[in-house]
Amino acid sequence: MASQTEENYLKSLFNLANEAGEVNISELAQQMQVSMPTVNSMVKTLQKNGWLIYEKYKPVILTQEGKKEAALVIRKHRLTEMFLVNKMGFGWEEVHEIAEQIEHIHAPKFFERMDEMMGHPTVDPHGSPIPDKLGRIQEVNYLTLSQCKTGQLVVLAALTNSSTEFLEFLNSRELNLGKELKIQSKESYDQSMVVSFKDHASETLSEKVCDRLLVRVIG
Amino acid sequence: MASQTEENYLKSLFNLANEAGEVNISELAQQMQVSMPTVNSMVKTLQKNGWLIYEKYKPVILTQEGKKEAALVIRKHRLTEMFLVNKMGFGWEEVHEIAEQIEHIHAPKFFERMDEMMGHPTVDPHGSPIPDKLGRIQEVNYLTLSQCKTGQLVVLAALTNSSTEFLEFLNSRELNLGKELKIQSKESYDQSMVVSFKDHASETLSEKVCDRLLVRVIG
DNA sequence: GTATATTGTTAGAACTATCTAACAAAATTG
DNA sequence: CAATTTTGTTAGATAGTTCTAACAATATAC
Ligand SMILES: [Mn+2]
Ligand SMILES: [Mn+2]
Ligand SMILES: [Mn+2]
Ligand SMILES: [Mn+2]
Repeated sequence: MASQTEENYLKSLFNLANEAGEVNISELAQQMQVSMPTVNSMVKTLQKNGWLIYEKYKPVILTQEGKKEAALVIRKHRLTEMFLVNKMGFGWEEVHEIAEQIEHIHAPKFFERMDEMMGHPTVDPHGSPIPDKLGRIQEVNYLTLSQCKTGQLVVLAALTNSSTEFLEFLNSRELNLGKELKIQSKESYDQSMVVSFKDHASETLSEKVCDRLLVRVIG
Repeated sequence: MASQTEENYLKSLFNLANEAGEVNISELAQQMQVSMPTVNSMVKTLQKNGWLIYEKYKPVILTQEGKKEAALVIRKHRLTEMFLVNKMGFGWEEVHEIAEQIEHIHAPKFFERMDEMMGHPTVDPHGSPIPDKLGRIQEVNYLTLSQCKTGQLVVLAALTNSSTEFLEFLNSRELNLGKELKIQSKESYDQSMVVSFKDHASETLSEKVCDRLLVRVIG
């Protein structure tokens, strides 16, 4: 059984993996907020325990076991976030830190019960997919708002960043998942966009914001 | 902030303390399922961190800080157990192990929200009192069923032991908290008692069981 | 293609939480 | 009260997770 620390490394590895499944030591060190020697010694441990493949001076790659373990921790994290929002009345900006801890609880029934109570949700409060019990993730490919064109009608479906500050920014504009946005115009100088939606006749969103909003085009 | 390990020691210390607040190293070692040298070194750490008073060859005593910290962990444990039973549909025999982990979550809002959702319960699913936010415990003094007399009508209010096996035994007899029991007779040879209650005209309970049932006399 | 910058590794140390073996103090017992 | 048992301590070790300093390999830039 992976320790709490190992579980956190596995999650980071899973999220940082490129198309080839590779992760560099330096990236991992930055993500985990530890030094490179710490990562170096931890990847040796993770390899010893069968979670990844490590060869000196090469990027590391999660094994199938490692990927599954990571996905199952991510499942617990996202189920927890959804439970906190849907069943306990927390805001989507409050749940990540709590889920970061609860994801390490070893009690399958606890998470199965959450899942049942919510009717088996497929995404978390930030629109990220919840892996199934076997660790499989249903990939969905949304567009960023930046990629959309003037005149299109889109639904806000997910986020590429879920920092508290960004979520609070979205709260302040009443931008939540499921909201339908009409793209009024796009400023070619700075790539900012003007959108309209319920009770917001014209809201200007910077490029930075548009890059972080994932949408489905519906018209 | 106390580590997870320290929190578990504090809880044990709190529960083992005698009238004078003292706990022996050997008791603590047994309770924590570790060796005496381990306890010896841990009490030095706990002392260093201000949670208890330790002098060589003397029993240890929690400081006020230590007592409060312990009570607050116990609060989280018992709120969690109550939440699991009342809001998530778990049986009272399933919740202790899960609560043993969740009690270490550092997220005051999470437990406050549980507390609110349940309307500020004062006891856990096994009838043990839930300390308040300041770590104060409202002491209630029940009688054990053994101490009661033939003919008395009592309400099952709490347990002196909440092991899974005992809880499953109680489940098998439909003995749950709040149940009214009429004491039909007591066998002076083995101190067993015959009681009657809803759908159970005459159920015989051994001395061991009677010692573990805490009741309020209502008639 | 050499110099420089970046990335990765090793060595050595610290701190937490645990163990066993050996010894010492305190309590119990006859 | 002396012998024995129980309780508690010390010493020394291990495993996990982290650090800094020093060095080595690889990648980038000129
Ligand atoms: Mn999250
Ligand atoms: Mn975590
Ligand atoms: Mn419990
Ligand atoms: Mn615990």
